[in-house]
Amino acid sequence: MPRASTRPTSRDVAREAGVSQAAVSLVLGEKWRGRVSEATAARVREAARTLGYRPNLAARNLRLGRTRTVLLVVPALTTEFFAGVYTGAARVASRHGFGVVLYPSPEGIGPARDPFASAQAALDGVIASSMAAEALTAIRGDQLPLVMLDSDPSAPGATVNLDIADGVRQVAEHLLGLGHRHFLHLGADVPSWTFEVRARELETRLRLVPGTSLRTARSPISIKGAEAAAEAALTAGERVTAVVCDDDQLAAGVYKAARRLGLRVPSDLSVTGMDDLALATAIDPELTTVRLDAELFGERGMQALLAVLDGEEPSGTDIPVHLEVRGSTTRVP
Amino acid sequence: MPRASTRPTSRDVAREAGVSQAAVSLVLGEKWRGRVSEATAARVREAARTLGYRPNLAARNLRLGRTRTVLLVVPALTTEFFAGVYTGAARVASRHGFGVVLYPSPEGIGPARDPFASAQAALDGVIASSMAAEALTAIRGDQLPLVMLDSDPSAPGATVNLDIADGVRQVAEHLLGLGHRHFLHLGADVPSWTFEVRARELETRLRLVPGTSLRTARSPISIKGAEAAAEAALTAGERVTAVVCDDDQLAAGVYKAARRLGLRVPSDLSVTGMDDLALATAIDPELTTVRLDAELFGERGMQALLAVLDGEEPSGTDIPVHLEVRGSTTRVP
DNA sequence: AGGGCTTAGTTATACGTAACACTTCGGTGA
DNA sequence: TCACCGAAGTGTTACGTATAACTAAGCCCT
Repeated sequence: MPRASTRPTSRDVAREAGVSQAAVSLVLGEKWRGRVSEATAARVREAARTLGYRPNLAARNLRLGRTRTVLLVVPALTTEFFAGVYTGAARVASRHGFGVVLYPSPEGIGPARDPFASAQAALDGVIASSMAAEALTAIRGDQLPLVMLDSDPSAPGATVNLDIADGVRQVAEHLLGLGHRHFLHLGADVPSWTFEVRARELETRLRLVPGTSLRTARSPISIKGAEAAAEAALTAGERVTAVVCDDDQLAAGVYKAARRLGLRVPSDLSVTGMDDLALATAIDPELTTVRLDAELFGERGMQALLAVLDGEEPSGTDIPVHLEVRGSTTRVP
Repeated sequence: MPRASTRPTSRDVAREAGVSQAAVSLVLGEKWRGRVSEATAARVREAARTLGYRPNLAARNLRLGRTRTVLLVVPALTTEFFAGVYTGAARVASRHGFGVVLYPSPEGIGPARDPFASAQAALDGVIASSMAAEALTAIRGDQLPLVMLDSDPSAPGATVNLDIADGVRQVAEHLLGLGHRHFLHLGADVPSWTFEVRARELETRLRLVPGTSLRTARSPISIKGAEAAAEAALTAGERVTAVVCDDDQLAAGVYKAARRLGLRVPSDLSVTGMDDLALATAIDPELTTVRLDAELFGERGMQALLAVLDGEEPSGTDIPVHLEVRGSTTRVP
């Protein structure tokens, strides 16, 4: 069979430089200290340059049994939050000679239970962010080193989490401090640990204060969906003075519902979000929300995975978050 | 040397099933019609299942000389536009047994000129979206099949484009029809073909109408940046009645600047965007903008790349776009 | 009866790299 | 003088897969 590709191989470089293929491998792999003379090394590098040689990664991966590539699985790319996670993860990975492949787990494309079919690259490990349980088990079935972000820490494997519960605590105390007692929680319509935490923590915090009420509505994570859900929830039932949203996009939907209902934010209705997306400062008034440091999150996730790959035990501290108080919350009238 | 990985290989499956490794490869590769009996095939599949066999992709890629993986290079992930592009591309790829690896070309991570160092996977081809010229030449240097999205069609290689010029034409005619004559163009501060087209087309269209004026300001693509640039541009110089923005995020910044300056949108100032992000309907009033079909864009890009990989000549039609007229534009007073 | 065809496999090999084991050679201390 | 050593390489092999080339049996047809 003739050579499939026309790309030069290390053997071509060897022939050009008048050395053996092994020497080329040594020189280009930076393993040549005391094994190859400086002059020969220079000749090899020169030959590689003139031929435009690039090592065949499939061959290298096969030989080494590892790829220095990890997969970052994210639920979607519809907000810049995961862009930040990727950026942080890629920065750390790059420092350690690793590459990051991004797999946005889609609805409707292929079997979502099998990221590996889609991201054909051979992988050394996986970081899965905010994934549902069934996706995680599919990944674990593959026995790849795995770090989970924003997921139930009681699950097997390493996890790295934002301190979401503390963020919700800050929101609750902020609103309680402004005199609010009657709350609507607009939650995400997605079965995910990270959203369960929000609901649980908010409930817990409000229960500590006598005379508070809490209703709950659920919505798909989109502005339009949140608008409908919020409109329904705000018209039905007793009056609320504050809406706590699981996500900034949901809060943007609440703004629109409020406008439709003739409620003014914040004088009639205080609203809070979570994430601190660009959206949060685009809308008027600017949104009081919990800022999550997505890049730091990605960095920590990658550090944890690299630790696992080195056989270490990753240390699991939660990443602090903090409330950005802006114009969407005010003292209850 | 002992086996590096403990994962079962096709040889392990062969031993378990009592056949040769070749038979395993034939059966699992669905190439066994008339070469292996149904009974043996069933035995092989059973053995693979019990051992949890998954083929080593590095070995397969090396053997076949191709990876069925393509790289999608996007400039950033800070809007959901590229999520749509990815989704469309991945959908088409999946139908053809290809995987898509996403490379968000970052500022500050590694050498941005070399996506291949970061996405370590071996690749069959590249789709590059809205990339600057120098990045493109770096990719071409690698002699991988390449399709460029939203890029200068006069460059070598295949391109797939949105009909941005027609979108700008629709914006111009819409605003001219509402009586506007004095325009501000808020352009993106990024050297990219796609933004040059906007500027050129707007200028061309307005020049056709006597008595029009056009000023230009530039801003980084962010709400905060656009706010500052728009505020400066709106206070300096003569009065404008319409602001045409290269991007919805810029338009959101214009809203904020207008609010600061006491100008009301749309009664004092009409504003248009481009992309139709979620942001466009989150802000008040909802933004008149050009809707770009990101998913279709991604699909067409992938189709073009697959055509190139099959040795065909991809056909290059522009993808139509259309203006969504909403509340941010009105008749000039 | 035997050549040819079909079925059901097996054997052998190559993909390109990294690294172990080996060789060659000039110097060097005892 | 000679065994030994380090420097500077080379020869060879293995990673796991897919497939071309081969084999061996069974059957049909003339």
